[in-house]
Amino acid sequence: MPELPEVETTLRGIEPFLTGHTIREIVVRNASLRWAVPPEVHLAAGRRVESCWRRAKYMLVEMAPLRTGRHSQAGGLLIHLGMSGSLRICDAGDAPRKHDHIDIVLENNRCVRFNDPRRFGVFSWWHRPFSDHKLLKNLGPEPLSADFCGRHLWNASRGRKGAVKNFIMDGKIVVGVGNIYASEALFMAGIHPSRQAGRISAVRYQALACAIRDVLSRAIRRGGTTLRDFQDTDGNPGYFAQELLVYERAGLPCFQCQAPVSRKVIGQRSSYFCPRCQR
DNA sequence: AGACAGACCTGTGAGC
DNA sequence: TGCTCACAGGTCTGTC
Repeated sequence: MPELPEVETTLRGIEPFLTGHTIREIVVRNASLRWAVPPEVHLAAGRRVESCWRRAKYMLVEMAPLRTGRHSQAGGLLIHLGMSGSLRICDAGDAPRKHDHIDIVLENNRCVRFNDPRRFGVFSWWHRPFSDHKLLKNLGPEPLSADFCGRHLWNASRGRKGAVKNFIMDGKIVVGVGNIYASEALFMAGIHPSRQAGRISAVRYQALACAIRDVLSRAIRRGGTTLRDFQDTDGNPGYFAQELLVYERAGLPCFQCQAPVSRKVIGQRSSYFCPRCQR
């Protein structure tokens, strides 16, 4: 479900409820997510949240250091929404719904509740420095940061024979480009999703980098994309679905040339493109 | 190194 | 109504 704009929307929703507040306890109703929820998550109990931020699609909730200064406990919660996860704000006493696996309960009785039907999500703990974490250390640049550009894509793609769509969805190359926005960005840049990554010019990668930036930042402004079930922390949908140009539009006319949009499975994922506009 | 398939799960909608 | 099948927004792991 969530790609980078949906994760960013979720983070902005929980941040004001968590930062500066003290966590009373972590309630784990079902620990079997993608990996078993480790006992370290309970290190959060009794501690104040110092800050919340995002790296790729991982949300990091950093705890204020303990007065004892025990370095081994410096760090915080690591949350990934997987394919179907969401967080919502509620009261600690509210009855849990189906698939409400974990609560972050605050001392003020508010609660950030993690729901994930498919349980592909992650709820874990990171130790300082966060960049040493196994899941975070091999990640490529953030697409909205200054070190992401067409030159970076061009350099990284030399000699690569796989499809460009798989290439831009590879988190070691650039993070946060999921299945929806990969199709959208390639359409905007006029590049066929099956084209070999190593056979695209620097100029075209420049256009692609701009398209990735553009589509992700517009989607964040709209609160993400709701196709089936994405909700922000208040239960509202995202409004970017109305602006999608090709995703889930197979058979409908291309907005640029009117030719029917095609669907093709690339890297085991549905891909949408205009066979006339994208080469 | 990199390309690819398989794995993890539940829910939904289409077709019979 | 109920069965089966295809498909769904992610990404790690193992094999070649």
